[in-house]
Amino acid sequence: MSAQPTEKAPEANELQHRYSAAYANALEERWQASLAWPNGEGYGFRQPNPGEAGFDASKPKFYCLDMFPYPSGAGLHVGHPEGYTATDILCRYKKLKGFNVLHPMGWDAFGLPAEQYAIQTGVHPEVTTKKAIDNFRRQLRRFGFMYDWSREFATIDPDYYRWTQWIWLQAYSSWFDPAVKKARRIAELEAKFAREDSLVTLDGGVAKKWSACTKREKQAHLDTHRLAYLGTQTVNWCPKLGTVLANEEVIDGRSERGGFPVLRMPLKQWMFRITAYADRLLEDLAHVDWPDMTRTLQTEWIGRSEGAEIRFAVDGESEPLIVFTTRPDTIFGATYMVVAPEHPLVARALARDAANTKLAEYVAWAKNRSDIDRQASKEKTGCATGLFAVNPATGARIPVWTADYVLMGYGTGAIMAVPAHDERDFEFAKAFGLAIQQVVEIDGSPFTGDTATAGEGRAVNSANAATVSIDGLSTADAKRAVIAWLEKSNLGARRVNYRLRDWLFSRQRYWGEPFPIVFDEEGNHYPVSASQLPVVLPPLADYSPIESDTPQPPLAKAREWTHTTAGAAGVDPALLAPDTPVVRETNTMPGWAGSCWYYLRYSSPKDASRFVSPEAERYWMLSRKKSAASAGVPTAYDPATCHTGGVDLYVGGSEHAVLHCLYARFWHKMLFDLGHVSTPEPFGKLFHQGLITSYAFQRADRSLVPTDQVTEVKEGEFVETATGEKVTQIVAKMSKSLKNVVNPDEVIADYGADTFRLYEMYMGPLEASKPWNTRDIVGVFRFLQRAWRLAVDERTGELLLAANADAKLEKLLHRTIHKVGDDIEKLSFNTAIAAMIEFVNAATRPQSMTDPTQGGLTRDQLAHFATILWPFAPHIADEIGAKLGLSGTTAEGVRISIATQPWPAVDPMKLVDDEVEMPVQIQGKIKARLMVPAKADAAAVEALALAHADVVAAIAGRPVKKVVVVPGRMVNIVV
RNA sequence: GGGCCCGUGGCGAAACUGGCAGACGCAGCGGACUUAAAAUCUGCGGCCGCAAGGCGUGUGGGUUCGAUUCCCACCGGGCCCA
Repeated sequence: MSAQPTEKAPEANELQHRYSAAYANALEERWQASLAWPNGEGYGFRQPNPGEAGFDASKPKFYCLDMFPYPSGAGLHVGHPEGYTATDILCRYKKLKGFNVLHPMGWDAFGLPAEQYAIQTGVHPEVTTKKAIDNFRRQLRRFGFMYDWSREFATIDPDYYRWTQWIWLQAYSSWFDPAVKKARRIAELEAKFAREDSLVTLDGGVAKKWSACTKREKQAHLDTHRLAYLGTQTVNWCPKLGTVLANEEVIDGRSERGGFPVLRMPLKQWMFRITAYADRLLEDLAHVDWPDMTRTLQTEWIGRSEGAEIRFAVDGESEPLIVFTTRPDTIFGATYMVVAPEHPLVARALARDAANTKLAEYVAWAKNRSDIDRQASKEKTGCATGLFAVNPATGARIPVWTADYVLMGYGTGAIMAVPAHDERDFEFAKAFGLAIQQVVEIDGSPFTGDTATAGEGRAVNSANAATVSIDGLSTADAKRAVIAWLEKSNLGARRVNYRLRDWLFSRQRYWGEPFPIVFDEEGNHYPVSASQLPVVLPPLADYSPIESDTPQPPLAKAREWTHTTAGAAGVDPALLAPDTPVVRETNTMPGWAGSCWYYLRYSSPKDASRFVSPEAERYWMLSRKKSAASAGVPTAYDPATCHTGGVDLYVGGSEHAVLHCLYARFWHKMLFDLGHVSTPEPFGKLFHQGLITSYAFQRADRSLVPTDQVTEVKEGEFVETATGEKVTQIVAKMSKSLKNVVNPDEVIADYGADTFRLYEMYMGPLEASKPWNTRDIVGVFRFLQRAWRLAVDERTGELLLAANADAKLEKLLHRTIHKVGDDIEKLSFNTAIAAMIEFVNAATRPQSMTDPTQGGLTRDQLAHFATILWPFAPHIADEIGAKLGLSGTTAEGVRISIATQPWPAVDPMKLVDDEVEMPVQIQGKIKARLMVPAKADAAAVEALALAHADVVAAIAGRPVKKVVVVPGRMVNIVV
């Protein structure tokens, strides 16, 4: 028996408190459990609303929102926690800065993948979706994100979609009044018609006095004004798949999946009149704090263009052919017309000349081509209709053609072709031998007849004494002159056109919100009363689509549910007698619906009587302009002192920049007009985090090789394992097929959540796309280890503290606090972390940890450092905080964390130096370095520089021409 | 085809408003500690050159006392629209 084992034992235990992966995981899980709310809501901040217990009205508010995830069965991707970590850091920081912080999380849970899974397995999507949600929630909590989980909800919760349906009913019951550019209740329109006994134009073109209309006619006319209305749209119906396909899913008239025939057919569907809001959606983009790129995208998507509508008489036709053009000044150059194959004029041409088989064949062929195919193909196709129109300016008879490069959905589905000045018209004219007439002369690009000249210039060959003459006018003046003439002669008018179409809101799907609407036997529609919502989605035995020549949504299978009575469906008895048999709408709402207003519901997610509580909505959504003189909480929107409002910071991927953000803005503006919300915009500030990519490998022929089939033979050199062929490392999206997907659960197991958070924030700027590199993670892990070792004795777990503050370190700490705070506000987390690493390195080095009872920092210094680290790596910070008495459980049993601490104050005196080093350049090259007092003026610095021995030597007696002194920066001497 | 964005060491990146290019991290090389290794601490590190020095932010030009930063053209990559 020797003494050796007992000597060895303490050595083995020596590093019991080393910050290892296991130690990190254990302490993180302990903090997540001990800070959990007692009612099972989990680790997080509960932020009370105004009027609730614990609400502090003296604090400013900060509403920070992440785009909520679609919970897929695969679990979280490393891309999700990128934005979520960023907002968690910012929200924790704001909390320390004394804000009331709203930071909620929820689930965007209706959608296709769950439905497709249900088709395969027969399991109700609700079951699989809820399972996926539970997994996502578990993963998000493990990251230590301090969401207010008491506000969590999913878009599939009937308590939530009840109000989605309610908002849709608001749109259904409203119209857009162009006189005030606002939505108003349809009842007001009805009252207006009745009061003024207006002359209304009914379907079919008959005009009637309101009082002379039947009830049906009145209803039908009101229906044409609703913001949510039944409209007819051409869809891609695939009978075999039993579903409507998006344009991208159709290739050459067949379904991309399966290659089944696709029919383009008109279908009556619910639409949103978003085009009514085009101008307001455009104008308000100027007032939101959004990335320029996103605003540009939305502007282009709306696609406002100013021009004219021109009516061309057609030989033998009573109705004129109406075109929209942005270049009315080129009317003298219009040598032919083109109409879309779907244009009614084509049908009439065929009716008139049944022998024109060429035209019939062309139309049949073109109709089934998707819009994308039609625009992508370079080759121009078309066919003359045999009709002729009259150019109202020249009086010339010009042929009317049909071609698939003209789309029925844009403008009027017809164009006047000016081949000399439009590229596509030019190619078409060349292909079919049509006349080309120059009418604009552009400086610097003379018209040669070889190519179209498309810019602005001066009108030529554009005079007709009998009609209008614009020769010599600039394009802008010529446009005005032509429009004035068109209006005077009743041939057309100034017109604004949009690329934006009304929003098709019906889907032939199961897993979505049902529409709260029913149809009687004549096909008239009636809303379900708001008090009878929600219309709950019925379960089905079989979720597969119905094979049919006419679109049949899966809900049509729920016959007992669809065939009911007005009373059972909840229709107001004043509208329809309760025993009337009715059929429910079987289409459902698209995936966008739930995400159009979720940010509002978070303000008061439990309100059972309203879609939001007005006080809560006002508190969280309304904000003063920074420039506003008045302070305090605003009680109503006032454009003079409030900004367009909405969420203070909305973070999410740029893939949602156009559609989601545009649709939500549209709903929000509608709700604003109707008085349901207090701000004109939903998202005051928007930020897009960059994509996290991964490495992948490429053969010489640019084909990709899965990561697990590649071996690194030496530093930066890779070969395909099977063949030994050299492959190059490239950056690619993470994908299952490339085997380069990173699983967050595994990274946490290897390093802990704090390291994961730090790594994702340290990779680079938040907005940049950047490659995941597992090898780099250890860098930030070592930083946390070093920080831990700086504070804690690894053998005992006891604090290590310095008795006296090192003056240089104290100064550096203040600079670090200052920089970290600044950088967090700029969302520049990578540089904030770099600053903290520098601080820890500086605090570690002078000590070299030779005296195990002494730390590098005093108690105060360590407390301040733990506080600034807390937003980034909250668990380790709270663990250190507990040893300092900042966090943990108080003697009274109250759980506290660094969350209750203030952000450390910075002493401005510690941010400035007495002396600064300044480089001295001669002809822009550094020749000497100079220590000068920080407050030295330019003349003194110049004198010091010119006296410096190295400078004198470098000048070598040449005459000094000029000396530039930038105080505190550098000196440049020109000789 | 049009529009927008981006090109900085072997890699991820930093650099305020035109003012010391490469902070910080990874990888690499060396030293200390150790019987050894790991861990830790510590040093070096754009390129060429023994050095003095020269050259360097995709390429070529321009503006400026001074350019990664501003302007023009080109090359390469990405995104959006067509």
